[in-house]
This record gives sequence, C-alpha cells and structure tokens, in this order.
Amino acid sequence: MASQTEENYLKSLFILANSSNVVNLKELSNSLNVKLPTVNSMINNLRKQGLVNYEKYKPISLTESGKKVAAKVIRKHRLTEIFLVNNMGFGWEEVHDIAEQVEHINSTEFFERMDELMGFPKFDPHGSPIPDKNGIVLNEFKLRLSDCNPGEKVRLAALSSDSSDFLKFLDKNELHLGIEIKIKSVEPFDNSMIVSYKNHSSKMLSQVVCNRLLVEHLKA
Amino acid sequence: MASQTEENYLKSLFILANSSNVVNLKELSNSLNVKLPTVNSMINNLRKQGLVNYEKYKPISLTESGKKVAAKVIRKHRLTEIFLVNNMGFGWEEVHDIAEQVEHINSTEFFERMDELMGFPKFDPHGSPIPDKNGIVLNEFKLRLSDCNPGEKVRLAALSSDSSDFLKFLDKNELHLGIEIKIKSVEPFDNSMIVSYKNHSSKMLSQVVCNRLLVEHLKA
DNA sequence: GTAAAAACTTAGATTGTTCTAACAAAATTA
DNA sequence: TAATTTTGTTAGAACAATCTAAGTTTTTAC
Repeated sequence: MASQTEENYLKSLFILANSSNVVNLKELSNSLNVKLPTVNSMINNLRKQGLVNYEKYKPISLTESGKKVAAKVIRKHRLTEIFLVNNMGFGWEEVHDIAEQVEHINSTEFFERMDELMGFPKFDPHGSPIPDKNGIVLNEFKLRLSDCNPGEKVRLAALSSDSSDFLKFLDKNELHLGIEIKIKSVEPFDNSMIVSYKNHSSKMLSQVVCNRLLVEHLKA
Repeated sequence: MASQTEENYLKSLFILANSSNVVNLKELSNSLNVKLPTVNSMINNLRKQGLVNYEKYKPISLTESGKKVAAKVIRKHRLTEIFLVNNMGFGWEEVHDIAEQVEHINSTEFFERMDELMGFPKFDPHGSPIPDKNGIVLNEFKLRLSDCNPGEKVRLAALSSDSSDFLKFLDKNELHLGIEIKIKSVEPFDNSMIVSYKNHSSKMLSQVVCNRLLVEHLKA
C-alpha cells in the first residue's frame, strides 16, 4: 500500500494533470512544497512501483494503476468534505485541512458508510465530482471563467481550488455555486474581468480568481 | 507537536499505567509490537522532550505533560469510537481500527464538533471514560471481575480491551454493559469463573476474559 | 545560433523509526 | 549464593523522506 507521502504525490499529479496538459517536476515541487531533488527521487520510486510514467527530462504522467490510487484518495477527500459540511455543520471554507488528513485513513467501510449516510452524492461542496469506488471519475468541469468571452452568460459550476482564503473571498462576494454570471468585459492589461451577477451589476474579478471559477455555458 | 509514533508510545504508556502499577520497556515493546532497542531509543527521545521519566533499568512513567498529550489522544480515540457507533451505525467491534487512525488527526474543531453532536458523552462504547478537553480523566473503573469472590454480585461497567475478537465473544455470549453478574465459583486450577447472568445460569468464563471485564459491586 | 535562464540530475548528508547482533545488568530460581 | 533467565543497553545498519550544493540538460530569448 502507498504511504501517505506517496498518496499525496499521486493526488497532486492527478489534480495537476486535470488543469495543465503536461506536468513536470517543477510544478509538482511547487504544489507539494518540496524541493526538486526530493520530487525527482520520489518520482523514480513511484515509477519503479508502476504508478507513474517517467523518463529523464520528460513530463510525468500517471499509469492506469497510479490513476486508480489517486482517484481513491480524491474520493476519500471529497466524501469527507461533504460529510463535514452536510453532517457535521462545518462551513465549506473550514473543511479542507481536516479532509487532507482524513483522506489517508485506510478503511473502505468508513467511507462507504459516509457515502451511504449522505445518499451517494456526486459532487463535493466545491462542485468537484466524486470518483466512484473503483476510481472512475465523471468528466471534470474544464471550462474556466477566464477562458470565456465578453457577452457570454455562464453558470458557476465548480471551483478548482478549495483553499480557505479563496472560499472566504467567494462568500464575501456572494459568489455561490449555481449563480449566473454575465461577462461584461475583459481588461487586456491584467486579464481581469468585469462581470455582473445577482445584485452586483459591475464587479471586477482578477485573473487569479477567474482561473479558479469553473463554469458551464448557459444555453440562452 | 508529537509525531503519530510518539503519540502511540504515550498512549500505550498511559493505558499500561492504568492496568499494571509499573511499566517497563518489555511491556511497551509487547504492546506496541516493536523490538526492545527501538523502544529504548524512543523512550530516551521522549525523556529528552520532558514527556516521560526514565532512568536506566528503572520503570517508565509519564510526566504531567506526557500525561496530557496521552489523554488528548485517548480522548480523540474514544470520541471517535462513540461517534462511529452512535452517529454512523457501526457495531462496537468494528470501530477500533478506524479510531486508531482518526485519533491522530490534528483538528480541535473536528473533535469538539463530534463531542457537541453527541451531547458531550462521558463514556465510550466499551464503558471507558472520555478525558475532557484539558486531558483530565475521570476515575477509571479499576475492579476486574477476576478480582471478585464467589457469592458477590456485580454490574458489568466497562471493558479493558476493545479488540474486535473480544467484543464479538461478548456479543455471542450476551455479555453487555450494565448486566448483573453473580459469581458462583472460581476454579483454582486455571482461575476461570462460573457465573450466572440474564438467562445464563452457569456460564464458565476464562481468566483471560475475567481480567478484561471491569465491574462495580452492587450494594445489595 | 549562442548566451542566459529554467528545469533537471547526481551526490552526499540529515532525521525519524525501525531492525539485528552482541553484550551487560537485574531478577529469579534452584 | 551461583547459575540461569529475563530485561535492558550499545553499536551499527537500513529505509523513507527530506535537504543543500554542485553540475548538466533543455528551453527561452536575444
């Protein structure tokens, strides 16, 4: 069985692969807050275990079995997050750090029971899909608000970050999952967007924020 | 902060101190399934941190701050066990292994919330008292069934083991917390007891079992 | 198409937790 | 009390996960 550390590397690889097309050691190093040589040696270790594909100086990818392990960890993380929100009364900005720890608990029954108690939810509190028992993930939402154009109307469907600061920012600005957003203009200088939603008629959102808001086009 | 490994050493010390009067390296070694030299070096490490008192060839004891750390881990373990039984529908024999992992989660709010949701229980499903937030433990039940004499009547108040096999044995024999037990006789050869309870009029219990059943005398 | 910057690799050290082997002290037993 | 057994100690090694320092390859920019 993969150690907690190994699970964290696989999880990061899975998530990074879903946002950028190729993943290299530097990105992993940044996302895990670990120095390059450490990542290098761990990736070689994971390669020997058949969990990642890696050749010197080439990008890293997960093998099928690596994906399965990663998806299971992500499943446990997301189930925990909804459980904390729905069944234990936590706010969505409070659950990430706890879920980071609970995701490594080794007990199928524990997570199956959570899943059951919540009625088999399909998405976590941040709109991310929950992989099933076998590690199969529904399509991730891939369209970022920052990829949309002026004039378009979208619905906020999910988030690509669940950091506490980001979630607090969303709460403060009444940006909740499901709201409709209209893109008024894009500032070419810093790629910030002017949008309208709910009772906000002209709100500026920085590129950093727009990158993390995952949306669906409204057929209208 | 103490590592998971260190927490496990402190927890074992706390529990062993509550059953035998003095604790030595060998006992710890057995209870943690770790070789003697390993225990030796870890105890020296804990001594340097001011968590245990230890001198060469002498028994080991927890310092006040060591006790506090241990009690907090035990609090988290026991809160988790009741939560799993009361709020998640697990059987009492299923919860130990999960609680062994959850007890190391570092989040005050997580355990406070559990405590609150359950209405601040005082005992876990095996009858063991739950230390409070400050690590203060109510009196542990100390009287073992094996310390009682023929003719006495007692109430089963708690258990000094929560291994899954032991709990299954109790279920199978209808030995539940709260039942009244009358001691009919003690076999001097193997210290087994003949007892009666509920609809069992003459049941033999081995010494191994009697040692783990914690009882209160009935004032009758 | 070089020169500079960024990304990667290798070597070697450190820390935590574990082990085995060999020896030493303390406790038990005869 | 002397011999034996049990318990504890020391030394030295191993493995996982991390680091720094120094050098190498690839990519980017001029």
